[in-house]
Order: sequence, then C-alpha cells, then structure tokens
Amino acid sequence: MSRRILHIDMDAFFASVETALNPVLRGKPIIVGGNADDARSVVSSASYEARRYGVRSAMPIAQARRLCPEGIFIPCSHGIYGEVSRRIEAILETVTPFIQMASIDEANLDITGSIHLFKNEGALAVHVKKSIEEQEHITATVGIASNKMVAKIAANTCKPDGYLSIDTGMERAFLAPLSVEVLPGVGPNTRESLESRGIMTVRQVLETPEPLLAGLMGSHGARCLLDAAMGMGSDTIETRQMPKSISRETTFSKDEMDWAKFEPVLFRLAEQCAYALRSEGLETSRVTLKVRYSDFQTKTFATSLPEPTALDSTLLRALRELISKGRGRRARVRLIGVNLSVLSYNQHQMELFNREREEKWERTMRSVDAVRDKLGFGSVGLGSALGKNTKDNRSSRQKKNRDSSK
DNA sequence: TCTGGGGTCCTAGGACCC
DNA sequence: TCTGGGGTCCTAGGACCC
Repeated sequence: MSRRILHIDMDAFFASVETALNPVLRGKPIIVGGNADDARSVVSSASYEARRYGVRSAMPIAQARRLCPEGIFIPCSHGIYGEVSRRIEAILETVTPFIQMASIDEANLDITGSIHLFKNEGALAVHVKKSIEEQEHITATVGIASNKMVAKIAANTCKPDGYLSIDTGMERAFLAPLSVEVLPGVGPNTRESLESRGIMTVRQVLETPEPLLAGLMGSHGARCLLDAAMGMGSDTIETRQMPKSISRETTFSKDEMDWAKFEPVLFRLAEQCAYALRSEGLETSRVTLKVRYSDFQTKTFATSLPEPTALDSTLLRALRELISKGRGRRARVRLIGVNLSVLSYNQHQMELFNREREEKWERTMRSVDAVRDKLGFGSVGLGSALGKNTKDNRSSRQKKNRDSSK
C-alpha cells in the first residue's frame, strides 16, 4: 500500500512572521536578516514583493539595499520564529501525529490514515492551509505525493500559497520536464557540471548512462541522482531524531589577526555549545575548531576525546590544544567557530530511556506470564514479539528465561 | 558589494590491523 | 626483505539545504 505524504512549507517564513506581527507591513518589500548594525550580514528571508527586485536569501544585505532601496529591513528574531514554528506544529498535530519537522518552516506529514477524516486529500490540504492562515496570519504551500521528496518538489513548483498533488504512479511524469536543479543534492556546482554535458532536465538525467553520471559526481551521487529522477524517495516519517552535531560560530565585523582576542570568544562559543548539548541530554566525543580566513579559505582542526563529555572544562582543554594548532597560520581571520560531534546520550538520559524500556518490558512480560499461567509455558513464544534481535532484547529474553527456569 | 549561522551527508587519504 | 588487499577509524574538506 502506497502512503500519502504531505509536505508543507511556509511562504517567506521570517518575512511573513514579521508581517503578521505588524500588519502595516503587508504588501511591502520586507527583507529580514542579520543585525541592523552588522555590515557583513546576509538576507535570511525576503517577502515576495522584495523578491521582485531581485532580492534573494543569502544575498549580502548591502547588495539587497542597492537592489531595493525602498525595502524595509528587519533584523532576525529567531526566538519568535521558533515559537511560531512550534504553534504551527501544534496545528499540524490536529491532522496526524506522524509529523517530521524538516526545518523551522517546513514539515512532512504522513496523512495516509487521515484522508478519510476529510472529503479527500485536497480538502485536508485546504484545511491545513486555512488553519495556519487564520491562527498565524501567514500563508503556506502544500505538496502531496507518495514520498517526501516528490511532495517537496511539488510544493516548490507552486509557491506561494499553492497546493499541488501528484498521484501515485505519476511521479516520473511529473518530474521529467523539470530542471535538474529541482532534485535534492543538485546545487550550483552539480548543476553546472551536469549542464556542461548538456543535461538540463530530469528527463535528460534518466537518458544519461549511469557510468557517465558517476564520472561527474561519483558512483553514490549518480545512484542517488537517478533514484531521485525516477521519483523514488523515502516515505518514512521520523518524529524525533538525535542531532548529529551542535555548533556555534561568529563572523567578526572586520577581519582580525590577534589570537589572544579569539580565545575568550572561542571559549564563549564552546560554552554555548556545551549548554545546548546538556539541554538535549547529550555528550560529545569530538571537538572541532573552525577558522575562516579573509580569503574565505576555511580550515578545521578536530580532536577526538578519550570518552564522551558535556563538561565545559574538558571541552575547553581540548579546544586550547586545537587553538595552538590553528594559530599557526599568520593570516587575517573573518570567522571562528566551535563544533561538537559524535554525540551520544549521557548516562542519566540513558538510565531514563532504559527505565522506560524496562517498564515497557515488565508490562509485556506480566501479560505474557499471565497467559502462560493459564495455557502453559509453550503457549507464548517471545521470538516474534521481539522483532529485531537487538542486544537489549536478547538480554531481556535471557533474563526472563533464567527467571522462569528457577 | 564580497560572501551569516545552523545543520546534513559524502569523499578521500593515511594509519593501523589482519 | 618485500608485498597484496580488505576493513575500519580518524581527520579534513566540500557540496548542499534552510
């Protein structure tokens, strides 16, 4: 049975939130980004009115000002956008519990089991869009398809305030005429290398022999690209995932050379990382120092820790060693940053999880034992209930066997 | 007019072990 | 004394995404 995945994407999210907060801004060219005083900041979000002037995300604010002198420039308020995002998530939860927030302003929902609550999936999409517009005063675009990738591309083709559904089985036909850059993983570099071989559309990707694609982007990249071009993608909703890394970085308002000044800044960044780490109940086994020089060349210096930690003191010690490596090059620096990776749940968090899991098992075993008391030991086999034969499951089973053989 | 900050995923070379 | 691969870990770099 094929699933139906709804992808939802807020239109010009940060700019829309600012307009919702201050309706006088409606219909005006709104440009959100950086801090007002920071000459080096870039555009995070531009309203559709601003986009008509050629303003785009990631463009330097200074350039946006030249393109759109009458634009209204607003600094980012990430805290507020996060709150709105959480309220939108709550609205989505009224449709299905199977929600995967893909970023602050987009989400994937498995609506397979929810369509029957509405007349059809179109009615469901309208309901979601209308609820968000009524409650948050911002518009969203919805795509529906058999997997996350096609649903997202569908949404991307009908922004803003749009809705497009791709019937199951029609994925390939829908994608074929589109430009290669709609496919995930095709950015400016890959697009250029594909176009240099005359590959402009998704259809042309499918007509290209795999070895030729592999020569351009590696065998894995080629495989991924072909799968995407055929409209194949994941339909699995992952509701909660452990982060893979936590980082904080900062760009100086002008390039600096004095590492004595960098040290306290880096320590502060490391402390911010460690704080975020602990609030997720995580520990790290790897610390990376990032340095970007005035020529934009970026170097990283990493070290693995003998054991996972979330302690500032341990992280700062590791960072100090990395700094002594990093300061080797005598060049002006524009950005420094700290990254923590190879994350794991800390002991306390583990105990919490284990206790939860044990309680679940105890409940299961109580009911299993009750059946066995009535019908005999052989009446219930745990093998099928165990599913995957993981280490934890094994040890629980062994424990149970020991107990029952007494 | 030089190019933010938060992430994810992949590649590739060298070390090391078998 | 020289030498083949395979697997895995560590590190650095880069493409891409929002």
